[in-house]
Amino acid sequence: MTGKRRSPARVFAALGDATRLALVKKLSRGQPLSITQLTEGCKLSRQAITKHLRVLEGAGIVHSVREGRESRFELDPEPIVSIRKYLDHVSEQWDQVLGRLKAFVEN
Amino acid sequence: MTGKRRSPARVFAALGDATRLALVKKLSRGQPLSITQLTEGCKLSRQAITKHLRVLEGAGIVHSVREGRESRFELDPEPIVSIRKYLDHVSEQWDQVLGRLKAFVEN
DNA sequence: CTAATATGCAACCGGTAGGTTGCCTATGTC
DNA sequence: GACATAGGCAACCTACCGGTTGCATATTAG
Repeated sequence: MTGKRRSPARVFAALGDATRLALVKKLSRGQPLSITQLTEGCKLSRQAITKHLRVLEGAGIVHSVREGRESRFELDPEPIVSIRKYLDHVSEQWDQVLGRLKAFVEN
Repeated sequence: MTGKRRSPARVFAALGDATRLALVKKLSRGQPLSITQLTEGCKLSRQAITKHLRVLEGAGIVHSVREGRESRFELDPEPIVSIRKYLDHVSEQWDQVLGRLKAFVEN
């Protein structure tokens, strides 16, 4: 049942936190980073960061690969692309409304 | 201090709930809807829906206009467009990485 | 005026999100 | 082997979220 895992709401919720957005930003550079590397510069404890990473992982935004004694996290862009399309759909519907409104005003 | 109000995290968080996404969907048709209208068909109590609407309003996704005894809610697409751009930026960075990787593999 | 409708306000409740701390394990280094 | 480093696990705490209920207020209908 992966259906629920990556529901749009789940993905949005995962991105709905400044700390997590910062993690995504760091990882969007493409280089896999370890937990301690991701913790550096970020006031919070390593455990807190780990929890945030698990949330991102649960939404499918990120995945980890254990390498020796450290586990590297890497971005997984599919869910992000997915909700982008979701937003596109909403905006599109809205644009159609604007279009109709504009047409109405002009006639 | 409207700066914090519509921070990307705030907007994502507002969309990070199935009920709220459903409300946005209903409102994306363009027609302003009253609270009772938005509650119809939605198991939850009117008060619950009201709270969700206030969250969306806090993120700037929606605004209400009092009209007689009912308050109509309407979609406000700006924050959605804004986070769409945000996601575009992340995807773009990622695409650049893929591009570099592709180039590396091909050479 | 009275009744019905639409909403607001506030208290209350259970669950969980976010964070810390302490300790244990595994891996790498000297 | 001894030590340092990277991470996992679990308990614990506070605050907030999502939801309900009860009651008060404003508007509209008859």
